[in-house]
Formats: sequence, structure tokens, C-alpha cells
Amino acid sequence: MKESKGHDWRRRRGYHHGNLKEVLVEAARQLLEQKGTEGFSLTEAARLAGVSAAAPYRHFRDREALLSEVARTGFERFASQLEEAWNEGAPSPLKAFVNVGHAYLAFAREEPANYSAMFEVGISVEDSSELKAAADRAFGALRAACQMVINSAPKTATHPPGDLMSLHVWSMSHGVATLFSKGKPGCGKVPLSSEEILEAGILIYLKGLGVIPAD
Amino acid sequence: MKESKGHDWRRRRGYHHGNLKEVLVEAARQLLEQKGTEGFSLTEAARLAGVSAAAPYRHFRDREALLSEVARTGFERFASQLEEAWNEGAPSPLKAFVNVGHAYLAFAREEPANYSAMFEVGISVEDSSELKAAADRAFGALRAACQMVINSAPKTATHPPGDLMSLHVWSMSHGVATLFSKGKPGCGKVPLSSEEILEAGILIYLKGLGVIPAD
DNA sequence: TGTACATCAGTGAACGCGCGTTCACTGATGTAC
DNA sequence: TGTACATCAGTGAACGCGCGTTCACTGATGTAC
Repeated sequence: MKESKGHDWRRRRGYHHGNLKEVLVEAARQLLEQKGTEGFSLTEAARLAGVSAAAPYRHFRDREALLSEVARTGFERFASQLEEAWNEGAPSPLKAFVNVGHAYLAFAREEPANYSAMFEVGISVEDSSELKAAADRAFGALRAACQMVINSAPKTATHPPGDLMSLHVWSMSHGVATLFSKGKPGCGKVPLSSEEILEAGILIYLKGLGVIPAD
Repeated sequence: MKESKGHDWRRRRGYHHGNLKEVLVEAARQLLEQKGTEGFSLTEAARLAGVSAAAPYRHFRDREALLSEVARTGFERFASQLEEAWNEGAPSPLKAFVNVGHAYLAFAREEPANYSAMFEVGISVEDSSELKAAADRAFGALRAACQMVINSAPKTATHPPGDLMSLHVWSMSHGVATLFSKGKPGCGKVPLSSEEILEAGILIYLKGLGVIPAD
């Protein structure tokens, strides 16, 4: 009873610290969020996790490997959330598509640390095949949604390759997310939320494709 | 004759180093381009400019002030190039508009250091009113172009506020520029240039607005 | 169940480094008379 | 034109700092018998 705290801790986390790897990734995310890309340091991440500055080297080759892992897990979550929002195109491809857009912005807003680790930090996707796989999964979700929207369109519409459409949607989403989310430069004067901006833009784009009627 | 080099140097640059301020800004740009946001240091910029590490403090309050000046001059050049491309809407608003898009991407590609100093480095536009003014000038050019394109459209078209349209165009341009320019992650597999992607996207968007006919 | 050993995930001290910034200084330049 | 002085834009040495990384180490955990 008197050592229950120590016991629980050991039980939950296994021997030694236990899940230090995950704790470090989470700590890195937190620092990235607070201090931005530049302020991040391995030493401080270790401090935040409650271990010595040398401990991370049991789990990561170096500083960049930690950041890469943050990006990878970020892409995994991103992909999951996009897939969930898409929901196989239910209730309707168009409805689901708008949901994907919202999910995109929600992720960028709620996990800015992940988002910037994924896109802004100078980590090449080529560095790790696992990172690349995670990124591909996220883009694949977006692409599948685009393709289905195209396929569900009336035949009169011009059908661009789904690839191209997904690049456009991705670009606009990324642009809106980075330019207008959460106190970015020049966003003060805009009286619209990023969701409103993106949704309006996507709808105009879809009209241009002919997949929804010009009103 | 024998001291001509020294003389020329002094003549061109005035007393002392002369235009150290501008040289430092240029050096910073170069470093930013080579090493990215993270690798940049004031000390190294001074070294590259050929002066001591203390010299920059005669011209800039601190490190951030230098970066801010890089961003400001970047916005000025950016604005100039957008305005030039727009060319008052000649030869036709649509043609000119496409030119603006190309100018946007050209700037991002040819001056990546400037571009990232302007958008990616964590410098708030609010920090300096001059920075803000320069940024506003650039956005203003884009906005004016959008407004004129809208005005030149057939009356049948829905007319969104020019503000909204410029946000969309800006977002898509920024997204394309940062995602697909020059060796960015995930761009390898795309067989299209960023210009092609952006132009196609903008055309579809304009069709959606009804300012050009759906083909 | 108990013991011997291997492995594993931590520690803490140390390193060399480059950074941002300050300081007193100095020599070149500009200015008043 | 010449001289005296103020200003200005550099220098170079120094500072304290936190960083990434390494190393020999140690104590907890897992495993074989």
C-alpha cells in the first residue's frame, strides 16, 4: 500500500521509464507547439520528459530522428482523421468531401506542432521510408476522396485526372491552413474563419469542374 | 593607380564599409537560402559580409531585426513583381491575371530565401509597421487584380467579394508554391510543374466563378 | 523457487562549439570656423 | 585651404549560455538452468 505509487508507475510503464520513446515524442510535440520550430531542442525535450539529456539517445539516433518521428506519427494521425471524415463517401460524396476539408483544417489548427513538423520543418520525406509511407497514406485519403467526387459527377462535367484535382485541393487547404489559421500574419483583418474561406473556395472550384451546378 | 582598388572601393561605398546594412541583408538572404531558417546565424551573416560579429549591431537592434528587414525588402520586391506582372490589367484582365500567378511562383522559386523569410520564419507582421506596409502592398496588388477580373466578368456570373477571391487565389498560390516548388516532400512523383498546377487550378476556379465560360 | 548472468535503459559528468550580445576602443569621416 | 573637434561605423576580446553528443557507469529487468 505504501509503495503503491511506485508500483503503479512501474506496472503501467514497464521496467525503467518504460515508454520513454512515446513520452519524448509527445514532449517534442509540446515544445514545438510552444516555441516553434526554432526554439525546439533535444535537451529541453528530455527535461520535459523528466529524464537526462542523454536518455533520448537510447531511442533516437539523433535530434533529427526525434523530429522525424514526430512528423511520422503526425502523418498517421492526420491520415486517420481524413479517412474518418471521408467515411467512404457517406452520406454523399459531396458532403463527405466537405467534411474532409474541415478535418484538414481542424488538424492544422488543433495540432499545429504536428502540422509544422510535417510540412514546415526541413525534414525530407525521403529520409525515412516509414515517414514516406505515412505521408502517402494521408495523401492517398485525399486522393481517393477526389476521385470519387469526380466519378460521382454528371457526365457533362469535364473530368480532370483525380491526381490533378487532389493537388489543387491539397494546395488550397494547405494554403488556407498556413496563412489564416491562428494568428498568422495578415489574417487579422479577415473577418472569416479559415473553414469558411476553404469551404467557399472548394465549392467554387467544384462548380468550375462541373461536379456541382453553377447556381 | 596603385591604390586604385582601395580608392574605388571607398568611392563606391562611401566611408567605412559604407553600405554594410544592405550587404548584411543580402548575406542573410544567401544564408537563409543555403542553410534554411534554422541554420541562419547573425554571426555567420557578418562573417559572410566580411565584418566582425559585432558590426551588425550598428545597423540592427538584434538578430530578429535583420530577419525582419529581409522579410520587408522581400515583400517590397514581391509587390513590385506582382504589380509589374499585372501591368494594370493589360493586355486583358485574364491574361494579366495568369501572369500574376506565374510571377507569384517565379518569386517563390527564384527567391526561396525571401519567400521563406516572409512566410515561414516566425516573424510577425505586426512587429514592424514598415513590414506590415510592405506586406499590404503585395496583397493589395493581388487584390486589385482579383477585383478587376471580377468586374470584367459577364453579368451572369456570381460576384463574390474581391476580398474572398483574393484569399482563395493567394491560398492556392501559396499552397502550390510551398508544396511543389523545388524538391519539396512528396513532389517527386508529380509530373507537372508548379506553374502548370497553379494555372490549371486557377482556371477551374475562374470557371466556377463564371468569369470564364465552362468549356 | 533461487541463483548467475546478460541485457537493457537509464545517469551524470564532460566535451567542444557556435551563438547572441556587450563593451571599451579606435580610426575614418564630416563639419564649423 | 587648414585645423579642431564631434560623430560615426567599425574592431576584437570577452561573457555566459544552451546545445548536441559521447562516455563509462549502474541498477533494474529478463532469462536459463
